[in-house]
Amino acid sequence: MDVLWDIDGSLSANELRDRLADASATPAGRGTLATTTILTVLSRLEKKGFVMRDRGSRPHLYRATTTRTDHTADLMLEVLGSASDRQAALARFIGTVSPQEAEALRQLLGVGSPGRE
Amino acid sequence: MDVLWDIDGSLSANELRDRLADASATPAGRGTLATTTILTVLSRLEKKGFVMRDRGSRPHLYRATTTRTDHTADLMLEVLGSASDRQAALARFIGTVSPQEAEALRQLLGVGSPGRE
DNA sequence: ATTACACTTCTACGAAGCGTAGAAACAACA
DNA sequence: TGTTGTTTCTACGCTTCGTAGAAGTGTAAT
Repeated sequence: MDVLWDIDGSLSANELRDRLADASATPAGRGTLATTTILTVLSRLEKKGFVMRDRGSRPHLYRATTTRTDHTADLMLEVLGSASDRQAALARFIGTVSPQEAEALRQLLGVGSPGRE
Repeated sequence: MDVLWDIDGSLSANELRDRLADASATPAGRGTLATTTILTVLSRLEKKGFVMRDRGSRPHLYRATTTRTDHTADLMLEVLGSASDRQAALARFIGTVSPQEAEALRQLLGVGSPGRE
């Protein structure tokens, strides 16, 4: 569902529909979704704050409120927040990621204050 | 729902019911749940692999398959797995945790191979 | 202004999952 | 064998998701 939001800027329901059609064309092409379907989903996502819409332009323009990456990070944070012992959970977590990733983390943390980007 | 699994060993449906009664007594005491309710939930959790049950003993004994901590870590992993760019998501993530936690992570990673516990 | 058409909102339906629990099946002990 | 504790089956209401038709609304061309 959100798989759509990896794209960048804002686009209209129809543009989105087309992109989706493209995307799902390669695998099993589940027959283009109706535009209204897109709109409905978009509205629901908007209600949940995952999407912002510009009601100004004629075909309303939709845009993800966060990048997928940010969203992922947010989600992880949220999950972590539900832990009884954050520290322990974190420990477990980093104990599970691949060595390469651990290395990457080490570097990220080494830098000190990891700014934006 | 899983809030129950922070306890340790295995226990029967009724024991669990009682513990829950206790737990929710303090706040708003939503009136003890029926034993069957517990059983149902337990079964569903078992089906999803979150719980193991010992059918041998008379009152079946239930036990969480993972600790809450592990579960949290698993969840985070899962979320991370859904990222388009794991590395980026990780970066964002560690950029968001509190400084203390970052420090903790640094130490964990410094140690090298974080064994069990 | 009128009309046609694109776009949006409203409403809806089926599937799935959750919380809850009653009724019935079952097992074990007295 | 009856009684009681346990477990399974079945079910109902609620919410979310995926999907979309029907109807409303705004815009633009005529």
